[in-house]
Amino acid sequence: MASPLPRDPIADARLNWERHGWSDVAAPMAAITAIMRTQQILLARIEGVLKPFGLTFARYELLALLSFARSGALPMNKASALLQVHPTSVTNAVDRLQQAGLVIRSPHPTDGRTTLIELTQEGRTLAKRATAALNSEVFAQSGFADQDVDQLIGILGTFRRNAGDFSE
Amino acid sequence: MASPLPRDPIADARLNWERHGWSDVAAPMAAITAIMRTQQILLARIEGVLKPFGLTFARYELLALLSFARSGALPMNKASALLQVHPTSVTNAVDRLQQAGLVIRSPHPTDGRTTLIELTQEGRTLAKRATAALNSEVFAQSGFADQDVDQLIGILGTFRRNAGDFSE
DNA sequence: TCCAAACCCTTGGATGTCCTAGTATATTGC
DNA sequence: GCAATATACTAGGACATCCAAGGGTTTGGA
Repeated sequence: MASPLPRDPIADARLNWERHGWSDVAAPMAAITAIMRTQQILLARIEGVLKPFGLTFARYELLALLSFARSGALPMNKASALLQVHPTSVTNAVDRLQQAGLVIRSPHPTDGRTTLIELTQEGRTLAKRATAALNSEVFAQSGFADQDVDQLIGILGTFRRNAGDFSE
Repeated sequence: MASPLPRDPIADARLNWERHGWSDVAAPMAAITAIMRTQQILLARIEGVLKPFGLTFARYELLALLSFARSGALPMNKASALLQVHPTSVTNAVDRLQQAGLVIRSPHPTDGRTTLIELTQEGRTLAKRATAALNSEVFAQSGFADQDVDQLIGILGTFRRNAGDFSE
């Protein structure tokens, strides 16, 4: 770990924005930059916990998604939509998960274009163990106060809806 | 743009967590997942605005950092620390910025190990124009209410301090 | 003084993301 | 019924990030 900086670099950036006459957008700039940095910190923690399982966050997300599908299988385009990532990213993740024996590709029964991703028994077991690890080592010690968690869910939920993630 | 999903996938994930008996960590899981997704949305917007300038976010951040240094130059290790990215990422960004004529590498006057990154006149001009574009097209229309911006800055600032980003 | 440890940057490799293009299959419209 | 359009997945390329390792430079203690 790098040693802490003496000053908050984002607060400094905000001051620079204000000094240059961009005070009207200095606060949103700081908030957005803070989101970028927070994501980076959280991702590093998550990947650290998943590494012993031979998983990355991208692969874990797919595994977890499949484990919640009653049938344990999903079309690739559905997975792409739910995970909100590009189809090629799903192809990439499935390639590696399949190579590790955690999922298998199978043809869709009625649509010849579609490929189903199916969890193997091994994949299901690993998903369970990885989730337990994330729950205890990341989510249970998130570093956010309970009330802040609620604030974040509300603020970011509104943002995502306005950004067109979902309509509900 | 993908069409909006009928339901919020993160809210669904939270329900799945609760159904599986992980209610105690369902909320932090949702908050962290929302941060990951929000970062993805914001990064896409930023990269979209920067693309016409031939810049990526990583390169822009470095350019902006240099433009705020009075001398217009910084040691690479300093840039790495302030941007909170791995030294190799800075090497990569500098390679490309240098190739584009926006920065130049110069030897440190007293420490032979250190390389200074220096903004060219062209680089300084481009940084100004790119910042103006980000200010008007992203930060001024962030999609966050003013009070939410303040909430985010506070919550994420506390988180980053606790995570060891800075000590102040 | 001198050598080992610390530090700085770069190279090479692995992973993930996106974009563009291409192939195959479905669906739609005339 | 057949051509045009839409949809699903994959291949190849550009970028960014990290880690591990290597070569050059400085520093500090014996």
